[in-house]
Amino acid sequence: MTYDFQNIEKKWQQYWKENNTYKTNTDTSKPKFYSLDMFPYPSGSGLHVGHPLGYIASDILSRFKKLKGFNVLHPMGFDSFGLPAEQYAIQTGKHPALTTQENIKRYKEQLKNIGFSFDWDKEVQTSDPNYFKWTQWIFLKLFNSFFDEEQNKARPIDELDIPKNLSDQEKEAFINGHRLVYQDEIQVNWCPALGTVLANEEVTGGVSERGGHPVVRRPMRQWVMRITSYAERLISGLEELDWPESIKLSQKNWIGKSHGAEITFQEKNSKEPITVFTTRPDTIFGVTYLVLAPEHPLVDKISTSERKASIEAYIDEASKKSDLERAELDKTKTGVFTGAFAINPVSGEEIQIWVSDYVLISYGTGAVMAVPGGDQRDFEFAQKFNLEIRQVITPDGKEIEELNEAYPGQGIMLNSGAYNGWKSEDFFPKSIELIEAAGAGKATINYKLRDWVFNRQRYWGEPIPILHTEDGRVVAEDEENLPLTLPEVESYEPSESGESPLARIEEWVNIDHPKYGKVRRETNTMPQWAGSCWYYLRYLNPENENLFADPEAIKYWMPVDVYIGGAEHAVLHLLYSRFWHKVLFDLGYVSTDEPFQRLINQGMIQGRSNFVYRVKNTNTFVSHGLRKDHDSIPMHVDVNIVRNDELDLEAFRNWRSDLADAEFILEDGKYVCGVEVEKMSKSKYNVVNPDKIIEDYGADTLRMYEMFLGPLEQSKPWNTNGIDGVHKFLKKFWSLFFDEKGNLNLSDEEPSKEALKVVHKTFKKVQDDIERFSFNTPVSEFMICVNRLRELNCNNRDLLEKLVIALSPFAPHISEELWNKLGHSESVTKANFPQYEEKYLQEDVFEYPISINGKMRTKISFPVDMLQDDMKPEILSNEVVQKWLEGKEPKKVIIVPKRIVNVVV
RNA sequence: GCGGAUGUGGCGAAAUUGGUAGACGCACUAGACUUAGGAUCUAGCGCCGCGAGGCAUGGGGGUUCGAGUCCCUCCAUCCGCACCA
Repeated sequence: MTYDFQNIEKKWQQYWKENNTYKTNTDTSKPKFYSLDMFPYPSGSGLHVGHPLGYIASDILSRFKKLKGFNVLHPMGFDSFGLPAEQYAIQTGKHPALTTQENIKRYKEQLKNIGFSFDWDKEVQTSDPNYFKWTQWIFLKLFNSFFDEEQNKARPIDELDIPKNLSDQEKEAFINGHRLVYQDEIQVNWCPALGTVLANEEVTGGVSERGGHPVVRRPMRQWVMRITSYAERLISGLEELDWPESIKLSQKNWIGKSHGAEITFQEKNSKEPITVFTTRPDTIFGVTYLVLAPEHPLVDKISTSERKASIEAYIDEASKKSDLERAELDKTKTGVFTGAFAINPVSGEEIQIWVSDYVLISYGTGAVMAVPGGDQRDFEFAQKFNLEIRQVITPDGKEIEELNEAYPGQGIMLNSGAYNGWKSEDFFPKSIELIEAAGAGKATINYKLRDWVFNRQRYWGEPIPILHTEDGRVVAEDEENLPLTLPEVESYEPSESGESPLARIEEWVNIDHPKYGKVRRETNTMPQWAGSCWYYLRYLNPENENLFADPEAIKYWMPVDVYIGGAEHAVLHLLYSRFWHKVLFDLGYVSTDEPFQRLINQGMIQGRSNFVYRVKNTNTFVSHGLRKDHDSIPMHVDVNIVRNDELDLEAFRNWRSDLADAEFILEDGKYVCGVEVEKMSKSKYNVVNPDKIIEDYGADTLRMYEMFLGPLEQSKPWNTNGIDGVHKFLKKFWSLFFDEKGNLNLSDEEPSKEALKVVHKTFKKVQDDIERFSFNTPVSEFMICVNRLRELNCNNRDLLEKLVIALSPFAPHISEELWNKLGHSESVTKANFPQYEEKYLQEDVFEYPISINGKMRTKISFPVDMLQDDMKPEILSNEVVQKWLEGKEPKKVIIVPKRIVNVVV
């Protein structure tokens, strides 16, 4: 009886669906396990073979935990708001909701073919009004909260202490100035090509992360989330999480905490205070000038009249530069002198004030005290403009002659008045004392993290549920009016002024509100990240109409035990959702401070491209090994017509019409293709579709092979070449159960000791491996086990039955079929994972490797009960060892029980 | 520049606390069986050497009875961040 995977898989997928096999059990007496995947954005091109890698791992883990007696929550959903569907709508006029639904349908089919144990009753889609109702609701919670610095947590805005004697307008402004979501006129990353504002996180190297379009800076009215209030907690919260160190570090670096001091200098004429941030107050005596960012508000006030023109020209030039250009031009420093002077509050010295774009308005105070002797940037600037470079810290307290670069390290003070000869580490706290004594500042902590620009001028996103009243107030839409849904629009294009397409829909924007009268709706929508900030909470209770999730369910299921997804979300999604979660925690809506206890980053699956080599100006193709003999150009060839790097010539001729008459120069009768690892993409013809693999080999083979490919965390190229090995394993496994005629051929006789040992060892290994998130080694373990059982001719019913259970997380379809054939009426998912027994793993005799002076020499067998730590050299009386020792008395015998004996002579 | 990760046969990889390096699989070689296959089975397969044996985990050094694993140093590749004061 052959292993008919196609019918078996179809049959069981049907069975699971009909019997609700994967319905989440909420029996709260059992321990819970919440296994979460990063849900996909349903793109138009469907899944390729790399996408399900993490899902397969989490599915194995979920199924394993279920067999171990846990209630498992293993949901799936779709991050269905986003740019590609909107771009497509702009091009075709097709409503993004339709495109999205079609894509989701395709994704679900593909996912179902792989045999995941997702509970589809828990599915969420972020663009579903029943879902984004609660995204809007959470937005309003943030809008109606403020951050209490003293208690270090968010609180309802009605509890905010409002200063007395404020006019109504001032009161309003005060409250708005404390909300966790607020409006601000700020410099934003405007992307003309996408027609929207992007978060700093979405801009890399001056271009948009998606699409690589140029981004410029421009002031606009924006909705902003006060994530900076949580900077400290977002750092400290990382400590208790089982996350990869690299991700924790990325988040820490992103938040960018630095200890230092704020120091206020005074401008000489206007007496304007200029506050700078520095991490090195100990270099206060080395300050030889100040620098303001071009956007700094004081630039205009303090610059002298004769310098105004050149300064304005400089500022104008700087503002035209995009971040990209600023970064590109980083080689030489530019700047202008304002003509103004400042007084060093500690030394009393008078120093020049300059403007330069190497100082960023967005970090610290937008002004720096320049210490050219201790900071490389200041050094370069001072060199270029002939400003004084004063050494205040050197390794030995003596001036370095011929200073070619700044000395940023620690050392001994010099040129610092009364403090010469101090160690810089000791002077650091003293310098802060001096600054405080001068009433010019204090020690502070500064963060790189900036508040999160939380809106996009786009159609396909959650509408922001805010109303602008006629008298200029900004008020929240009533909760009972949520969800606020998207109106139909004629055009999905954003307007040139940067307003969203919603702004054109008059009847949607201008409404007569029962509570606030004539109001104008906010026309911005939320950014792509909004929906994914909290989806893991909605999974607990997606049907709930009264709350985003049931508090009891939250208490039971949270936190997420294992969250598997790509490392590309290290700082974006994972920081935002932690922020929202902490706000919800402060407001009492969730039971944990952190959402994701354990995080695992699966590696990327790269493509493995194949190449053919066309001899120039011909339709002849030369095999890889012979290409040097000809003048040839490489050409991508579809990996689906290549097997083990050998080209299928017929298929190649049929691939494209222009290749129908292709000729080949073969080596050893074969056409061998070249290979290169690249990103998987259509244009490189290296996309491998899981549907095709499933058709040829089955979902069980796909699942096991994806795991077998290598460690989950590691990035690796997809290579279909090795898949036969895994497929062969499943065939062998299948054949263990049947005789030649296809009848079940099992015995109830006592299995051999050897068979018991092999199988129980497999149970132990597989269990231990899964628990340490190693999914590739169990596959090997199963292979060893099955090969061994075949050698031993073992067909013991009990052992094989248990093996079916152990294999079921990896290969659920074949396991169900065999389980059923073994006479069980219930699904194998209801079974218990087989417990290994120590007694079968023990050996009677242990074959010890003996090494002499660290070199492996021979082996010797001991009864297991002799294996003690205090084994004496006498045991080496064995002839074999004596021969190696040449009769010498060993000096020392080192015995590692169950491992090795090392003899030192 | 700063930070992180990785480096083991022809290839993907194993080696959980330092203890027989290369398990398992692919590819390859030889053989068996044939209803001639993209099937199945058996054996071989790190390198040098006829052999005993020697050499091998990116290079060099160290600790140890013993190092892929720990320490120092250099090199290569990949991935983040990047005028953050």
